[in-house]
Amino acid sequence: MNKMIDRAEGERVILIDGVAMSMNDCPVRDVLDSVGGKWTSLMILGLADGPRRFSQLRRFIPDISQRMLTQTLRDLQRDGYITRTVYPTQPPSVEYALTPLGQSFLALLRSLVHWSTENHDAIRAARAVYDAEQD
Amino acid sequence: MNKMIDRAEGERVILIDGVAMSMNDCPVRDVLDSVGGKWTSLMILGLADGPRRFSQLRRFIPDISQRMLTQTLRDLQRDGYITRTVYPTQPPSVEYALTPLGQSFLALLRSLVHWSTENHDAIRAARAVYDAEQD
DNA sequence: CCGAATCCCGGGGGATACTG
DNA sequence: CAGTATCCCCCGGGATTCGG
Repeated sequence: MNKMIDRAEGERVILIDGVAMSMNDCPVRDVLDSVGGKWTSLMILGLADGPRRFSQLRRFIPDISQRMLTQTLRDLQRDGYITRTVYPTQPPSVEYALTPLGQSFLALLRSLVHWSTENHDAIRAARAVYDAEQD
Repeated sequence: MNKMIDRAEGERVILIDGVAMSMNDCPVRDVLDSVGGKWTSLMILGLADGPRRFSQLRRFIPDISQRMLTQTLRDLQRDGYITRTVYPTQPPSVEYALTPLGQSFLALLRSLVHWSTENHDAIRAARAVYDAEQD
């Protein structure tokens, strides 16, 4: 049951299944900002099988630029999804791995991947119908 | 088990849990583009309890602009998540409702909402630690 | 090998005003 | 009531170059 209520001074809250969701400080917003990024989800999937090095991830996602690879990893690290370990070899190597939080999120991501492949045809079909109606 | 393979002419494919995911025509990308929008998820949640009219949705999400409300609804309609029904009354009223596809997606969204509230504290904590380390 | 710094562009999205 | 139509701004993200 969803509902919109007003609490204190101008603080707006939406109730979703009984859970209060502030507009200013929304948990879902945080997660959506992560999952919504262009590369974040793919990055987590790339770490699904275990720790990977920078260059390995780069080969795994050939279309990503170095800049976005670094930034995406930083963002995920900041939010606690992955760890970053530096090995002082020569040349240096850096290893990224999922945290328990990241692995937990991976499960969610897997169900999203599954749903997407499952319903992709329906979406494409609906899109075709809609575009055809637009004369 | 994830793996990157090359198929025909320059077509790159990533295998995720045995499912081939093209970079050019990725099912997950379509869904992520929807779920990643600033208002789409909230909109679907706003229709969770049944059909709603334009102005009802507007009151439900006070922070959204008319422009984005319209556009978000159009996008969701185009991808087959919701339907749009016009009643020729005076003044006209328009009703939006989830399709079976939309309801199916709602289930996924609910688990995402649940996960977010469940792990919000962990994310915030990780973020605080990371920011503190950055001297 | 693993980045940081800089430059730059497109488009998502806000504010406002107007219509049937 | 349920939308269009403009204008404008910000920033996500690409390309490129330089450094430890």
